[in-house]
Amino acid sequence: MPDRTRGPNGPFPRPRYGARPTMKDVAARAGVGLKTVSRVVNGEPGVTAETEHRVREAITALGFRRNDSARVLRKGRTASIGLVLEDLADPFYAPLSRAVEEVARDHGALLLNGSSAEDPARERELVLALCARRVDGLVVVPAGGDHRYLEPETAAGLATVFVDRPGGLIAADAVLSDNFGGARDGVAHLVAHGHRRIGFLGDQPRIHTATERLRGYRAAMAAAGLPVDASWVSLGPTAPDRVRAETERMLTGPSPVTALFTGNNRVTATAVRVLARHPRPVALVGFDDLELADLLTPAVTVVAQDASRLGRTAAELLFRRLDGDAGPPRHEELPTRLIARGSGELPPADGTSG
Amino acid sequence: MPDRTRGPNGPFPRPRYGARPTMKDVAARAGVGLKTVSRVVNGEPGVTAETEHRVREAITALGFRRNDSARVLRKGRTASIGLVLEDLADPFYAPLSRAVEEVARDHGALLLNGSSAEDPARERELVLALCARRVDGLVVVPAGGDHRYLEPETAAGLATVFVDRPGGLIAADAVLSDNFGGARDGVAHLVAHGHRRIGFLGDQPRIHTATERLRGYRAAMAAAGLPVDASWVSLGPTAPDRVRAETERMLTGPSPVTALFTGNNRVTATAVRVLARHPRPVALVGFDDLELADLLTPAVTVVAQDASRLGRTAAELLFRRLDGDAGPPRHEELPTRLIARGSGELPPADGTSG
DNA sequence: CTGAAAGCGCTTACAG
DNA sequence: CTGAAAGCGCTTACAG
Repeated sequence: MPDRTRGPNGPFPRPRYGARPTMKDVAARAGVGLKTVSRVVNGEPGVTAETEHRVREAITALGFRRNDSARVLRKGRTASIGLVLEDLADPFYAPLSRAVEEVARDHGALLLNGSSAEDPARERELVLALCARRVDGLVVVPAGGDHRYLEPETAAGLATVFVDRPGGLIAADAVLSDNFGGARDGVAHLVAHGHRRIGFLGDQPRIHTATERLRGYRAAMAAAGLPVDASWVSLGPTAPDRVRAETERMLTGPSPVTALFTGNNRVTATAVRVLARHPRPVALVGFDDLELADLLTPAVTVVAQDASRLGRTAAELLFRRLDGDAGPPRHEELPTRLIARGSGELPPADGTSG
Repeated sequence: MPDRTRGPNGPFPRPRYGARPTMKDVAARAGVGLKTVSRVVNGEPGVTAETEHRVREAITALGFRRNDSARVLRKGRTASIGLVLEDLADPFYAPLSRAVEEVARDHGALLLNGSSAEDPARERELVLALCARRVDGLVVVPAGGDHRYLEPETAAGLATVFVDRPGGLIAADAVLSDNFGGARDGVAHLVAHGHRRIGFLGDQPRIHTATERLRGYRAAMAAAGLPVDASWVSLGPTAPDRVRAETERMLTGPSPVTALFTGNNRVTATAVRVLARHPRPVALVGFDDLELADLLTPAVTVVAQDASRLGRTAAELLFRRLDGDAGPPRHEELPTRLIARGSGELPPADGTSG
């Protein structure tokens, strides 16, 4: 490794490689006290123009940059928040992240984030690592169902807002979409177009949104006086293989469905692929919007969530908490929007309904 | 605000609301020295089972969790890296982020990230804020073209790897896609299918990838001995309005194109929408793959980058640097892949070519 | 207007 | 096996 102790300026008080100048170095070079440097760096009043000038020169010459981790230690607050979600790369969560980031930025905070990969142990590990860094607050899309492990943290002042799904066994803020109502309306839409045998393909049953949407499906079917055959409902991992197999099963069984309601963006994408190769048309309404959904044939009818608004709402609530709002836990619910594009308006293909 | 000084256990040494127990508190409660607590917390050897047990009990009783910001201050390294890119929510960058996160996790590091929104000032501000937090390293998709502001940081030991685009005016690592070659091959593909009048719709010319891809377009046209009319080339913001207007202009001008090469995923999505309403078929090859591109009619032929691999490669290089690799700046180039799906194989519609 | 001392919560380097 | 002292780089609380 090269020795950078001596720069082109000779053996000047330039810190060795890997070290950085501190306020103490700046103070020494400018011939002032440490506190005066601190005042200049933080724009505090009470420094003459002349002194300030000397300090600024020393700062530039040494390439000084305040070490915020030291500052954090002393001030208590880190001006950073954590975001834990299922998968940063998922097209639903990516805009949510971006929205949280924007709100954090507006509040002068930095964002630490990570993916739980739908693994409760990994969620916990990540959340606790963020707590150890003393983030001021946390926005969490929970993977697990038990968040009592957060209690010592919240008791110590950590603010937490759950988003997309509520926290488990803990009284905490949550910002959710109207999963029940959205699914109910989407299924009712299929019913209104003449379908009586409608399949539901959802995510794993331990995920709150999956069961809420299933509840919406059942409510719509019940409201229409339609029976639900057990073979029409399938919850489980959203891996394409499983979804493909289940879709094919529902389309070809003894009591084949004429329409599908898919429980999230990943499921919809796979189902669309299966339907594209299927001999007869099958109606489809999907939860979550997809990019280019409007350009498919038929265009895909969806129950859209506003991922960005979910993130923004959660982050804003978090910062209200950090600003001292100590009211009881709040649950906010955002509306979904049915966007009819074609696939949800196809009539039953086999004439057995209506 | 409720007074939690006294818990259900009475006036026990439970820290006041907002405060947290420290190793000192644990040591006092367990009746041992501070260093012994540190040993237990960090799994260092040299503590009897009996002592360790007492310490662990105190930790649990107090809800102690090590404060990593204090640890960081003392150890020098923060075990965190920063990622600055254009837009966390962009379907191209989201998987890149996720890949960086995975590598960070493998190395026990946390990820701080933020979006520059293609604004050089914002990029700089974000990068310097991350430096102030003393991230150990930085992965940056640069928005600006001058990164000399990073010199004091790198001199002090900060590792930086640029990804997707090279840094400007600084000798630094970079991991890029073969933008030139990918675009050249994509355009050559259109030429091979009989097109002579091919439009190029790209991002802003100050973005490295935009000019590299344009260079590839020109190379392919030149290699085929085809002239390039100035009206066939358009670089600028990827806002849908501009792209729509430019696409329509190229399709309807005095010398209309029979094929389009689009410079990135956002441009492609907008162009596909315009072409869907256009009276005659127009061939299209887009840089970057799109979700559901295979299901459109025609399916969209693309030059795909591996965003995830870009992120992984950059992050791995970063950690090699952090592990002491002090070799000269490295530039890695990843291949692109032409995926023929239909839109790029359409023949010229007006019969003026070939 | 300016600065010396103490302290944030840990780890390092020693000493028993 | 155990612990007291010093120090990481700042800010706080005072004192001049």
